[in-house]
Amino acid sequence: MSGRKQYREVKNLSQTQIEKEILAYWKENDVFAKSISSREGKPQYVFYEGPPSANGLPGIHHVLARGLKDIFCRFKTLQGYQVKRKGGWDTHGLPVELQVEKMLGITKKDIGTKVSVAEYNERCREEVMKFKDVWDDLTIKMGYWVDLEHPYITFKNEYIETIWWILKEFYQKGYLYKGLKIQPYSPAAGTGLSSHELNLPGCYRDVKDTSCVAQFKVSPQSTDHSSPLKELQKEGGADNIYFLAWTTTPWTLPSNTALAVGKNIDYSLVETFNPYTHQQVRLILAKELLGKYFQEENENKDFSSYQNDGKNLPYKILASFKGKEFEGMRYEQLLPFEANKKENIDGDAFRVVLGDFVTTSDGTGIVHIAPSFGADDMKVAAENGIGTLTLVDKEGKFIDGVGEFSGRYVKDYKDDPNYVSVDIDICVKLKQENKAFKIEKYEHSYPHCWRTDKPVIYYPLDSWFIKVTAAKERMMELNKTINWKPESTGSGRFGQWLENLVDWNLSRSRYWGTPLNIWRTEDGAEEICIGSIEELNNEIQKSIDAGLLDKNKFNIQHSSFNIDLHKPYVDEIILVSPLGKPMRRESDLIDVWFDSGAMPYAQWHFPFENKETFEKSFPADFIAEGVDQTRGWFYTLHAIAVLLFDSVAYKNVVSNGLVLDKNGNKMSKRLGNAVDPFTTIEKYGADITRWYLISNSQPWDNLKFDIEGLAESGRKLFGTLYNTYNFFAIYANIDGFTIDKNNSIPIEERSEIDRWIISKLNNLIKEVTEAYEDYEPTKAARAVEDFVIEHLSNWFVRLSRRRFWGNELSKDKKAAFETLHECLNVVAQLMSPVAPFFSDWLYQNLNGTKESIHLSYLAIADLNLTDAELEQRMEWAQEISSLVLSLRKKTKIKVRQPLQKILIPAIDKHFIQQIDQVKELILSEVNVKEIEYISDTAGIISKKVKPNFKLLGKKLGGKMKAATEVIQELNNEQIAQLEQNGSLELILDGETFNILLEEVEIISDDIQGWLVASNSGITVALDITISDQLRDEGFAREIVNKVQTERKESNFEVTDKIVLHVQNQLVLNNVLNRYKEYICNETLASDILFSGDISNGKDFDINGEVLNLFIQKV
RNA sequence: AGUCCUAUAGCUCAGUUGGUUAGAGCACUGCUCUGAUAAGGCAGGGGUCGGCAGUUCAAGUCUGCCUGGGACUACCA
Repeated sequence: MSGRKQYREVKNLSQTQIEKEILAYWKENDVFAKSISSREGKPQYVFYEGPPSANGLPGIHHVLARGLKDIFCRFKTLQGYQVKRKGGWDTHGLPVELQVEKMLGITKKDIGTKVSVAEYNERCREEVMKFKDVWDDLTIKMGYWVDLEHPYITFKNEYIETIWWILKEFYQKGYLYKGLKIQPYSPAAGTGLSSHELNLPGCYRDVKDTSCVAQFKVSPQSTDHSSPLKELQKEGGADNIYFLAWTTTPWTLPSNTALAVGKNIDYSLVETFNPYTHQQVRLILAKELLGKYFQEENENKDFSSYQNDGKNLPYKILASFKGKEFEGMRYEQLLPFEANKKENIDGDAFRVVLGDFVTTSDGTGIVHIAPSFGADDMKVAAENGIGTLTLVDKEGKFIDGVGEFSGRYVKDYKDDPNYVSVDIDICVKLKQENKAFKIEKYEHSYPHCWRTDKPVIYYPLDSWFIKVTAAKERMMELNKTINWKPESTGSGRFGQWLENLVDWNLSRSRYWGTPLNIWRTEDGAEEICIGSIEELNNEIQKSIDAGLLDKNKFNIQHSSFNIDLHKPYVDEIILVSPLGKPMRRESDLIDVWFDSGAMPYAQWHFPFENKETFEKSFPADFIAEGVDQTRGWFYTLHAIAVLLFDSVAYKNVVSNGLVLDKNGNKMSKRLGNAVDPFTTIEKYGADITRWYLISNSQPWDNLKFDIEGLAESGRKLFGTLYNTYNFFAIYANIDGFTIDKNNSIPIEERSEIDRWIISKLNNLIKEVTEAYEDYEPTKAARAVEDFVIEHLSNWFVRLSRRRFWGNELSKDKKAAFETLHECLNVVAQLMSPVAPFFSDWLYQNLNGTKESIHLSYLAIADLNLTDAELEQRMEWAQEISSLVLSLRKKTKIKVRQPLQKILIPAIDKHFIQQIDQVKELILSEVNVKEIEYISDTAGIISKKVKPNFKLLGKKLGGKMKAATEVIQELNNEQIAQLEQNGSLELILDGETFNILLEEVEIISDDIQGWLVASNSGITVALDITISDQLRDEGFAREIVNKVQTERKESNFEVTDKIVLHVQNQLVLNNVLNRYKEYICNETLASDILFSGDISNGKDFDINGEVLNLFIQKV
């Protein structure tokens, strides 16, 4: 063939090569920027990029998460929306700090001494962008389109300024407050721990602690008239009645200030012995928990039988009470010391209070309350006006005035080899003093400091909070308007979280982060919240004027940005209060999650700049991150938006699951099962990786990543598509066909199979568009895959091949080209969000253009071109073909052997009409001459009846089972009757029922004397008589096949002409002569030459006959 | 400990409002087709639908409990 090739032909598919080409093309033509600028003025689709942190390397799960983001942004662009995507970097926070500390070989304590804060933060600033290039590289190579050139960076002054503005808004609305909260605290590290730190893997550990059931003695003075124990105290003396309370932290017992009981819990007063002192005692504990401490057979046993061995305690239930009866009762302090004298405690301590958190699942049903060391304790004590006792200092040791325990560490915080457990010593003391009822080791899960490995304690710390609880209802309400994918994450996980909302603790005592913008006088009486740099500069000026700041150092021009808003510089700024007192900045930094949650505003430096841009891009239409962000970014975005603007921050959110290894284990560097995204992309290509990640399982399900699956995706979808395109290109080039949309053959004039695939294609457009719009990328990808492999390649192209082979560009051939082109073109569009490289390559090749597919507009489904009947009959054609092929297989008659006819039982005229329209396709597919429809008039068709369970089940109810049996055994006569009358009477258990024709399905499943196959209600019989003529035709086809195979093996071009040299053969000479024209046509032979002896021939087996043949290229 | 997700063939996954032979792809075996195919077709083996109860004429599907896997949350004394 001569002439320029219109369509590019490629010998071997190399996905990575394609991607390199396309990447270069995108870069050269600035296609990403164009995909935005070309949509100027169009409706916006707003996407927020959740900022990654560049201090670690990206993993394969980032390809999933970012691929997911990319899909919907590209899809919306295809639909004509303008989709701006600003990249971003999360730069503050603990991970960076730790990395720097490790690098410098220091700990937190050394900051400010061995290393200055300024230097430390400078290192953080560098370190946090350490892998930015690697991230950018991945972003580019995986084809994730996001603006890398103008990202928002959370450590920038502009970013911080917006955060300050938000905080000031909150401050002015009264949402910002300082309070004492019980927080996880690591005495060994000397620092409070964030919940994030507490949830680092391995922090919660099962440990064995000494647990203690302590006896709190009911105060003898508590004999007032209201006491429920009044009568008993009188009888047995008021001296030996105790509340039993259990704790796993005996060191908190000296700090006890109250006991809590459950209002509706049943309690018993039990008389028994103390197992250590063997004194007779009377104890109060939850009735339900008696079994934990006593054996039932010892109830009411003679007290004199007690062996003073602490075993088999005899006991007697004296009385029962409800918890609420105890409210307000007093008890004697368990461990009185100098430091915890009652006078030192605010409020009315050592009382019984009610607590709704009290349960009977553990302990005694009575909870020891140490307000300083437990959040619930603090809360319930505060509600009852009972103060705190903090007998432990920040180093984790008892303060002075706690007797023999003073100065001792409550846990072994110093790795002291001679450390003696305070818990045990306290228990021993209690035992001796008849104050302990049961001491034992108890295994439970307890948090540990991730850095020191030491147990965390809960400790009262000063903190700044955002009062998110004030907007709790509104947050829940607005959450209901958000479209969550999957839904359960929104209603379940996120919804539950909102229901149990507590105020957001903003404070972090770290160094590298956004400083809290509040300055206070030392006594806390005056304070100011700074909301902008301008305001700060004004205040600095006042302070300079007041002589508190050195004007040479702080003489700053208004609205200039030359102060670094980080520590230590902000802390050098001392402001002046209205009363003229110095105000210093509260030393805390804020939670880094606030940084990322503020990105909708801070990325635009709102409200200082870009007001309009911000307004157009809030709230987001779409965000996506891992499900682990539910309580992270998803929450902080939502909380800030609701508090600030009474709005959602995003309308649609997709939370993806984890990427696990092929065995379902979490990927980690430590286990060595992590998959490197670069290696994967290098080997298989980004498209195949993306396609696999999306099509293999729903993004919100966890994905078991198996490299074998990638290979399969590549082979199946991409291989098939590539071959389909190449097939098109080869023949289009041979015929010099060029697509011309203005001069194409109208669809209605195209052949049955063309109209069928066009119908399928339009339904596909509809389905895929809806799936993307519904944020169901997996459905979209699978639908495309199914269309390409099953319908386009395996049916349309396979059955249409012959149409592409003729000599000239006939009308039908042109239609075939146009149809195939259309299908490939649309498929490229539909797959382009997931596979942006290959689709662009395909699209450009198909259209002979240099215009990217990502600038094109998505085809819209034309439902006028869909035809359900056509699709139905094609399905039947496929079904019938499949049945015939299965019959051939049974009889071992190969497909190349033509057969005379197939029989199909059919009464329904519509069915016959339908099949007639696809008859030619069936006949050529199965190599049979004709189809004969037979009715049952001859009585050779046997039928079966299957009940329609849905209809009959409702009608018959309990009789359904019996009816099924009767119906399935109906004889031909009865069936005929049913068909004629439209109904039939059945007798079930003596009752008569009328079943209707539409309530059953009648299937013809056998034709007497024929070989039949049936499925899905269609039955086919095959005539297997091979006449002489059919046999000869079979020879001819066999010869053609052998010649074609030989041509192929000899590497002839598809268009090469040949001459066949044949050695005379008794049987086949006839065949060759009779079918000469057919054989020559098929094999592009100009002639068949016979001779008695050909020297260079080769023997071929033609259905048992040997043919010596030589193929000569001419 | 709580909340949520999840369990279907050796592997990866479908399975609509409950309706009767539980499907597909991969892998395996045999046969077959092919001038686009690292393909396709036909057939075969392979399932107690995690377990136990319950609702129902009917349960992979609905309900409860239990078990395994996972995520998140957590001071349960």
